[in-house]
Amino acid sequence: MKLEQAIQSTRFKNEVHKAGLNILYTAWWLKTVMSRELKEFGLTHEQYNVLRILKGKHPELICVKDIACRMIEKNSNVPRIIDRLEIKKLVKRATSEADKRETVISLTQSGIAVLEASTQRINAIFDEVMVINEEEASSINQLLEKVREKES
Amino acid sequence: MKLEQAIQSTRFKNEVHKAGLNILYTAWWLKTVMSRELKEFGLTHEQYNVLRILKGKHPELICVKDIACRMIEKNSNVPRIIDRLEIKKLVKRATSEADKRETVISLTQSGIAVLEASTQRINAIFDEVMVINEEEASSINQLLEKVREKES
DNA sequence: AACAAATACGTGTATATACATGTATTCAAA
DNA sequence: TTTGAATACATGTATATACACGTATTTGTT
Repeated sequence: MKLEQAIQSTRFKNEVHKAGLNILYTAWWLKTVMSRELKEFGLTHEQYNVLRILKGKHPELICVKDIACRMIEKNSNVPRIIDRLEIKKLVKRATSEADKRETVISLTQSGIAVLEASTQRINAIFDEVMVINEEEASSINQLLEKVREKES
Repeated sequence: MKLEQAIQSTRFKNEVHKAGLNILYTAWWLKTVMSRELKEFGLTHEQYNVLRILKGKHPELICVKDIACRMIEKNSNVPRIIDRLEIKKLVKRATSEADKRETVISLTQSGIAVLEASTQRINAIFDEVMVINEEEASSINQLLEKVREKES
């Protein structure tokens, strides 16, 4: 769907302004698609993200701050997301021996199973809805990295 | 900043998968930049969005559902966002005469003033941080609309 | 060794997101 | 005309976002 239809507006200051809105809208759209699939696994978007990060290092242990700095949305309240995952017995908390300030997190067997099933589903839905080829994706990656060049 | 540094990961399934994450990360980055500026005006990202939509129709009245369908994030709880704006006396609520189910919203003088000042700031920060030219922005717009082609 | 600063995490608050439900009003079919 | 469905909005709940602050631990400086 064209952005104009999606947000019922045709008045954009210029193409750059429109690109900003397009990025925000596309991200919302993508999150919505993913969340709908993850719901079947009882996971939210952010809970899934934390599980993925844990998997990346598994069976190595990883502490809360290392999870936080890998999150897509940097202001995520990781301790609270881990609270939910712990209740569902998908992860385990332990105090680090090396540095008692750190809480190290590990995946449970159940966590591994849920992650594997949901990842399969997420990969499938990505292939299904993102109808672009590798070159187009590559262009997007280059352009978005240029957008963020100025850092903040 | 490269996505790899931003989320400390180098393992992407393919360019399409990476593009998905890049879109999500760039949207977060853009929202963060905007929110930081809006904070000086006591506004959140979504409150600003509602004010902009009201301005687009001003001095015409607009009802809650028409605001909702123009929002970038479609699941926004518009009545609640309007609650906050009403407390700050930036908007006014009234029941529609034509259809008493509808609540029509209008900007106050104070709302108009805050919106104008904040819009100036937002436009300036857009120009400042989004260092791409019109052609590059146009490419992004085309590519993102292709990404969303499949609808859902 | 003692103490100040930094770090890591948990917790609290306000707002937003996502979704379900309740209530009043309008519309449409019998 | 009456009644059931649809619509518009408000409200409630769980989770997330954004940010501030408190506590425990570690580090660095004197």
